[in-house]
Amino acid sequence: MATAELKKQRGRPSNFDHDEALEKALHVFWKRGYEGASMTELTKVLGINRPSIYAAFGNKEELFRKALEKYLKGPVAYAAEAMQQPTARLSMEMFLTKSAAALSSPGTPRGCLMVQGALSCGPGAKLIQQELASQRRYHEEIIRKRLEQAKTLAELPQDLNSAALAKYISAVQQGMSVQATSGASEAELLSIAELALRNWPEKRPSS
Amino acid sequence: MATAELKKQRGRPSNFDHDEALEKALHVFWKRGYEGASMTELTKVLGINRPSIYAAFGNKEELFRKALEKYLKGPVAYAAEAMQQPTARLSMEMFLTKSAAALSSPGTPRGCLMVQGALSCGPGAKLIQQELASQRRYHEEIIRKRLEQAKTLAELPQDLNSAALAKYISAVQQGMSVQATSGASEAELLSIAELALRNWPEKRPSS
DNA sequence: GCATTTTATTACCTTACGGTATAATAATCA
DNA sequence: TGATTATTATACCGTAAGGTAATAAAATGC
Repeated sequence: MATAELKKQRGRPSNFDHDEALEKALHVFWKRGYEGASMTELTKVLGINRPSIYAAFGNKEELFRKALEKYLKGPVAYAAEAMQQPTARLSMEMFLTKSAAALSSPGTPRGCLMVQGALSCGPGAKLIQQELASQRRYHEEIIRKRLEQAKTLAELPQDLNSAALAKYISAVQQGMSVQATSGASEAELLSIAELALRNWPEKRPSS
Repeated sequence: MATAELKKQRGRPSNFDHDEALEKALHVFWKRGYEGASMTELTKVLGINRPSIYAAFGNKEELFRKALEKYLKGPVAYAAEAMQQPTARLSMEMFLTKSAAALSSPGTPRGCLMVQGALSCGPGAKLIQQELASQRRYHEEIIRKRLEQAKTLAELPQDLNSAALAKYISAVQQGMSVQATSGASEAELLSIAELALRNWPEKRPSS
């Protein structure tokens, strides 16, 4: 896989970089939401004509899904990485701290695509809405699993409700997303994160 | 003001109740968001013809603003009421507890209009987006003031950062809104609220 | 009764939406 | 050079968006 396939392509060469275009599309969807992003704006930002976009990415929905994929693998990759910290406590700290930075990063739109991409919408965006909800659930789930793991390792008390705690952490992060959308600074988001973790459950001796 | 003005009106009488119609419009906006709610759907749900809606409420934006007003005075009135509890702690508890109930109430759309009404949007909804952000800030502000009040009454420590704590409480409630939108039950929302308040700042003797 | 006022109804306007047919262009293959 | 292939560019499609003109209908005032 390291040796690039250099077989010359047959037809007229593409004028744009596929990945760059997807990155730009991601930024538009991120800022506007799925419904709020029009194909006209997308063509202007990507600098690609409409038929070329459709040829390269399918339709608006597929373009969004591919942009979302890029989003999950890029700006949101820290979430899964955070779960690999040596303790659950550190994992949660890193998750919320990196969230604060990502949600207010100067080079990207504010907030979280999974939250503001299609929180409520018309009938035509229902599938996207479901996809985003599913992704939010997935991230809540990896948090829950990290907490469960900490329970088996006796880092956290056995009677801890890890599902509830994971929901709480997720909710805080999603609330931070809303705050970021309306302009909260990284420092403000960080102080939310800090307050959210003050009540970390102490380990009590099991039985 | 108690004696109803019964002066007969001159023209053809209205076929619909103004306030009922506004309530229905509120539910559509609440479920769909500002952009996701089409005038066509609104006419169908309200059971009123298009020109009658425009005559009664102005245009789509004004209709939304009036529906939002009704929302703030109705389903969200608990927020301001909660701030009148005898202690700040009780105020915050009541705020989040009532939020859990309101955000998952069976008779209304799930989630919060202030959050999902226009979190991200196209250029045409920018003013509504700003209005909703402003309302969220307002609610954060009444929380902050309640905390400040508790500081002057020595219920809370003098060095407490009430702005940060208010932001945290707001973020939790907004996160609960997101969770509610994707189907969280009242019990699940309540457990988020409970976890959020575990870390309530203890009073330390001042100076 | 008749004029007046207000609403309801029908039909329509302009604009923007997502999506495409068609043809021109630029490369490789033979 | 010519045939082939894939991507550009222009122009357009049908539909739905928000909003309105024009007219019919139902009440009051005289």
